[in-house]
Amino acid sequence: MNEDTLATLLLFFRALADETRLRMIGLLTTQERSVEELAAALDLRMPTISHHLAKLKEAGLVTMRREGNTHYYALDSVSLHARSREMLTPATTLALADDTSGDAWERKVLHDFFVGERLKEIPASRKKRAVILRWLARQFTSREGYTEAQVNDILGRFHADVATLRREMVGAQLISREGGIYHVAPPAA
Amino acid sequence: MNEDTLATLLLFFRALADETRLRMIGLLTTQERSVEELAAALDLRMPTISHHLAKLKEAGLVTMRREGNTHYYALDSVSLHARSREMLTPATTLALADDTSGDAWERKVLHDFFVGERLKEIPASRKKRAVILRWLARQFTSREGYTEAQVNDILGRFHADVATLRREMVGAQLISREGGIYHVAPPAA
DNA sequence: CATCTATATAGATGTATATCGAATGAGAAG
DNA sequence: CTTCTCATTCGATATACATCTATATAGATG
Repeated sequence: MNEDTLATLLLFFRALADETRLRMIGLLTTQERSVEELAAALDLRMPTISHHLAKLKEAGLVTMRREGNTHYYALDSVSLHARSREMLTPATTLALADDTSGDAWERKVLHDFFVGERLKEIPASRKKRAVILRWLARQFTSREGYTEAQVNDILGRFHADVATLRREMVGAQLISREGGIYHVAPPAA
Repeated sequence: MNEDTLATLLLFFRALADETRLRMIGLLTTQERSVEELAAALDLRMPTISHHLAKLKEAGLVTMRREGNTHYYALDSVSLHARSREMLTPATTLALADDTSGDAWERKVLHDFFVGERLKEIPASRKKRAVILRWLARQFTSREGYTEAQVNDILGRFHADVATLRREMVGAQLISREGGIYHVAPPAA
């Protein structure tokens, strides 16, 4: 779908997929540091540190402040926390696939009703509600079954009105209750 | 400090730092898929898909279910969401640096009082409280100054008792109020 | 302007890895 | 047992990139 989301995520994860850069983030967690300080702490040459800082900067993870010749780098912790929270929610990951997979409409429904990891609301339309309910059913992976408390716990991650969701899922025969234990129907593959 | 945290984060971010694997996650967001389906959707050979799935599995991002010869892969969304939330909080990133930087004690204090992105409590000890307050001061990067509401907003990300934090920071001369606007003291570099 | 200091850029090199075709494994079906 | 299907493992290749030395920029200082 959204080629832009993909590029942003790639930039973000690539910046973090390196041992040296993670160590740098560790050092920058407590305070800002100059290129020289980082080079000394990590036992690397300064050009190498510059190279890594450029990648972190490009990904929007650090900021720079000059003081004379010295460049002080600091974590952009607002961006860091906010983005790491939103990076892998359904709302985001849905945008990572093209529609060649044939389920374009379902993806759109899911995309429309998710805000981050949470459901905006339970769709009023029966067809759209079915899409959401099927997606929720896929979050129950155990063949062993779940107690009602466990069911509520999982559903609660996505919406406050767990009772409605649970009732609707039973009605749609996505889960069934027997002797106080809920079982998921085998995937319709 | 913790070599294990580093290895785990590296595994996680490396798994996500590839365009093809992000596209796979996009496809798996809606439903489980077989290796063949993924290969078709992404226009790649099956060995390539296997290779990528192995990496995602190693990082604990997907699970596998066999049905005859067919292997169905699904997102481990619990692990995905939980971990992406905790991955880059101060509590975690503090563990990424060795103590060669000379601020071992400060790091320990920060590590002790952070749970994820939140402060467990405001340290009673004056010295430890000073460490926390200095760290908080570094979250204010603008030279332009902040309104009281903005100060509360930033502090509120870390602890509920923003009034105490704000008062203590003024007392420690880390921020100062003039005409309703708060300014941060220049970093003690 | 000349010089010194802290970074950044360029170019070179070695290692890591994404991808493929070929070979191998492991259920299902005849 | 043989064959077929779906998947994984192996070996080869080509590209990406982390690191280095050498060179260039840019602010501070004489």
